[in-house]
Amino acid sequence: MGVTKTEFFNEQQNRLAILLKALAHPARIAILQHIIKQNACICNDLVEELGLAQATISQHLRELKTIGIIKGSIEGTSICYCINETVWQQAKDELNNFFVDITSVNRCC
Amino acid sequence: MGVTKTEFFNEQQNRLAILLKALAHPARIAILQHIIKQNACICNDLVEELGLAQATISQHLRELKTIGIIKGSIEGTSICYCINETVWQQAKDELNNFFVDITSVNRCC
DNA sequence: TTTATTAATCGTATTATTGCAATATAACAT
DNA sequence: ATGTTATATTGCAATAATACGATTAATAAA
Repeated sequence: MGVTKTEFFNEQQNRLAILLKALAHPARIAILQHIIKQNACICNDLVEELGLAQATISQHLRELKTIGIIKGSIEGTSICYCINETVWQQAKDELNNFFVDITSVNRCC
Repeated sequence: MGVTKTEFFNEQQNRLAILLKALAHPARIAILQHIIKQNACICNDLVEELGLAQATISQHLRELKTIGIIKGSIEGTSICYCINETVWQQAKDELNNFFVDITSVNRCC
């Protein structure tokens, strides 16, 4: 039904899924990579860089803002976006915890 | 329009987005965690464990199989699923590459 | 004040995803 | 052969996501 049954899963699973979903789009990956490369950037840079419409870029920025991985500060008429290092580190840790070492255990295939 | 403009992005970005999207659901995270914990499992285990319908679990398993992160081997009437360690390691590496260290750079916020 | 610039939001069309009942398939058991 | 068990697939309904034009809001520049 397009609607995830979050009540069937624990908090960690739901939290991780939300994080992954927020990152799971090439435009949002490109946005994050561009911000990291340039240290910061404004919406219009991304419109030119990625070739998507301004409304679309703005929507992707909002999704990244929602999970807190980026933050923006007003700078004249534009808004300067940069990485929220705390959340970035948390995301990194959470993913590392998920990707535990699975070598040397018995399996069927 | 519900359709991602993959041609706007590079291969690495699209590949990473596909990986993240495949993982971006609490049921699929739970499935992977269960497989890791038990070393392997069959579909019916997951149906009981997660509480979702058999058709739904089967669908999630297929998505994980599509990106290759799990593989199944026929074992009588059931199919034994386990982690594909090679792909798991690749996913881990790809995510680690993305989550580069971003500390100590200038930013606007 | 008027105009330009920049970004957010709204509305809408289109496609994707989620979930499940029903059915199909395939191997084993009797 | 027939029934049982386990999984995959199909078809469908409901919701979510993607993209963009149009509009709005807010600041800067003239």
